[in-house]
Amino acid sequence: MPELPEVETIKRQLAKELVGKKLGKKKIISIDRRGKMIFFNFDDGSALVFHLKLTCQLILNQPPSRFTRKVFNFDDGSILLFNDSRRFGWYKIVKNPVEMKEVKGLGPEPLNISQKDFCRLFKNRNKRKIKIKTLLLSQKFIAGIGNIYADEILFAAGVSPLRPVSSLREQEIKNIYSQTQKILLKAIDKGGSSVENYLTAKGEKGKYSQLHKVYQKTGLPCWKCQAPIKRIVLGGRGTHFCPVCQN
DNA sequence: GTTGTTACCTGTACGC
DNA sequence: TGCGTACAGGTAACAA
Repeated sequence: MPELPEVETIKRQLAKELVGKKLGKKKIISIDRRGKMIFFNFDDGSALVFHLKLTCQLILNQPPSRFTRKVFNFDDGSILLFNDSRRFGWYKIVKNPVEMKEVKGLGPEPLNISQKDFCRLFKNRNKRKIKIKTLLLSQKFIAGIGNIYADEILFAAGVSPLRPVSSLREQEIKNIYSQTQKILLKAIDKGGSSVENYLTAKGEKGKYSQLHKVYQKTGLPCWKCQAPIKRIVLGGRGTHFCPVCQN
């Protein structure tokens, strides 16, 4: 399922191929990402916006599959497929993308925020009982982190997903910040994680899934201490962690 | 206002 | 072989 690193990978590939080309009478002047959404910005100020949700793919110049919901044809003959097996994803053309409610409700980008500001986000919520994993998944709190990377970040930081936010010490918050940076950048470098059917715009699989330490590793020995990785359901989501290393 | 739960949707894996 | 069922999860809507 595409999260920040997967969406960023797709965005970079699409930008390289499609910026400057025309879709209908509109020219694409840039392609951006915000949270898990991709924006094709047109020369008239409007934008074509995509949210890939769980199972969407944006694939360049390949034949349609049975999951192809839409084919975008560009002026130079390039073809972009919008594939989605579970029909959760969406795309729409908006006149003013900055004003979209989906954009206005987003928290800061995890790769564009300083450690100081990240810690401040937590201080604003220091009386809250909400669990750290639930908070990391909240797009209003911080944009782009999903179930895979929330589990991986908390493992790397040695923090239990069940910890109430109010119980976190400053050093632990700083650790979560630095692991978030490290893991997201590494995952982008690897082209994201291929779980289920994620593919890049070139139709390639992401390689970061080979580096997962806890996600979907239930029962396997912990990478650090050999204790079996535990799986629980938290907020309706599968949550994987090491009960020994993560406190 | 905050936090937790459910519905949406359908391919895949599994058991019988 | 074929059927039924559980499971996966981003987000919005709803409940507590």
